[in-house]
Amino acid sequence: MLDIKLIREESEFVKAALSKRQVDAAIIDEVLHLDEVRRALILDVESKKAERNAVSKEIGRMKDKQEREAKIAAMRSLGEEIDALDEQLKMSEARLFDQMAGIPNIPDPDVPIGVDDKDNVVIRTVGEKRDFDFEPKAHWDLGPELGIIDFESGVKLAGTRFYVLEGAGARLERALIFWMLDLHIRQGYHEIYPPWMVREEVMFAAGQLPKFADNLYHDHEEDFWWVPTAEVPLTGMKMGEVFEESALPLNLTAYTACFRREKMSAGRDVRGMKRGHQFDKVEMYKYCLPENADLELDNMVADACATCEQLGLTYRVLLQSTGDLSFGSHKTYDVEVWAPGVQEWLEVSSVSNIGQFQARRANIKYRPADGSALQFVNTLNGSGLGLPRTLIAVMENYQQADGSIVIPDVLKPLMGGIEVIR
RNA sequence: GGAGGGAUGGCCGAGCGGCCGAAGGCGCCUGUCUUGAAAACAGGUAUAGGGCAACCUAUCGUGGGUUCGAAUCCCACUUCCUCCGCCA
Repeated sequence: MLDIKLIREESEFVKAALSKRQVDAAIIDEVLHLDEVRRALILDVESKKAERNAVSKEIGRMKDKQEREAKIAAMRSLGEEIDALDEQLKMSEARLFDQMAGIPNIPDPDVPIGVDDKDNVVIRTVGEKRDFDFEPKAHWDLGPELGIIDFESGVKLAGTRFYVLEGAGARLERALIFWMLDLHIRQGYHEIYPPWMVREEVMFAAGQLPKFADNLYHDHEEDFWWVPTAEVPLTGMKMGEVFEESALPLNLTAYTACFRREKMSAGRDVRGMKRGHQFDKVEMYKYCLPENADLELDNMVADACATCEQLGLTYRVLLQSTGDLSFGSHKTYDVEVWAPGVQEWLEVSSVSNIGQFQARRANIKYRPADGSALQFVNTLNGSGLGLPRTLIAVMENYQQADGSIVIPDVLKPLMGGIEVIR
């Protein structure tokens, strides 16, 4: 959610910034109009309420019965006017809120202008693509051949976009989760194990609702929404709270499964396990001071890169263009790893500075140490990393000519003596 | 699932339908005193919205209702606690 005052006072700046991400300026004009209507109503209804309050106090002190009855009658009709105006104001505020809730965040000036992910800019590439003296296989061949991925059972159980991991495959997934969490703890994050289902208001706070309901799983009988990322509960955890400045930054890490209907990606990446309805992810999250957000964003990108590096993966860092930037993001870096079997760079992490956007929706503030007025915190989130794609990259990069897979060094202690999956 | 009890400011806690945005205490901030600190004393100390401002409006878990007027009365919901039942 943007600041209505910013829109009111710097409307040209806001329009220009949003036009970079193809947002029609008309919505800003609409918001400005609704805001004016709203404020006019507030002026009117509040002056009437002030009058009623004042007169009601007098009534309490009045002795003269006739005069008293007359005032009560007058206030009764004034009350009816107030009710009518309140109703109008409520509707006016709801319309304004609906419009505001649909406006994406303003991109950072550093963000390159573009229409989609093809306009993302590669910042750096680390490591060399491995040279194979044989034809590297894709994970959808390697996995079933080794008996560690079972696509048929996934479909039998839940349909397309589901799969089963078994044996050393399941264990490798578990090892990656365990190892990543430990790494993030060493990097200074505090581990959280949150609910995987949340209330509607939490989905709103995180910016998933109302706009992206299509992509979420929802239990209609209870007010439960399955989390599409741990970012959602990590945002919701602090809803309505005020941090002391000294408590920031707060770095959190959490493992959750993530659930996505993938309606927006129907037909894309249907083969293999690159894009499923359920996947594991270890997430990093920060609450921080606005002035430190740029620094913390760099730190988080470095933390995500360290994960790739220690796994021995070739990776690159991209700065997302305005066309690819997610709804709530101010600035986002993607980290992609090279997967030689599918011959693709796979996005394993998206590290974003959300600015105040979620903090406004979730009402999360901090109390400045100098005692000045409460301010919204900034929030940042980043995958550290998305599991299926990391698993794909590990499998495809560590495969050998005979179809076996070597376990990366950092994971060996967690594999119960397995050094090669064969 | 059933029965009962609670939810008030940073914390504890009081609150006859009007003088209650809310007593009192604690904490915190400022000042006096002190070489400094402590103590004592005095003052201050919620959030949001509107207004150039004085100031006004709203908020006592949330949402409705009754009333000229609601922290206070009524209804629903949320949540916490206790007990019973059921269950991984």
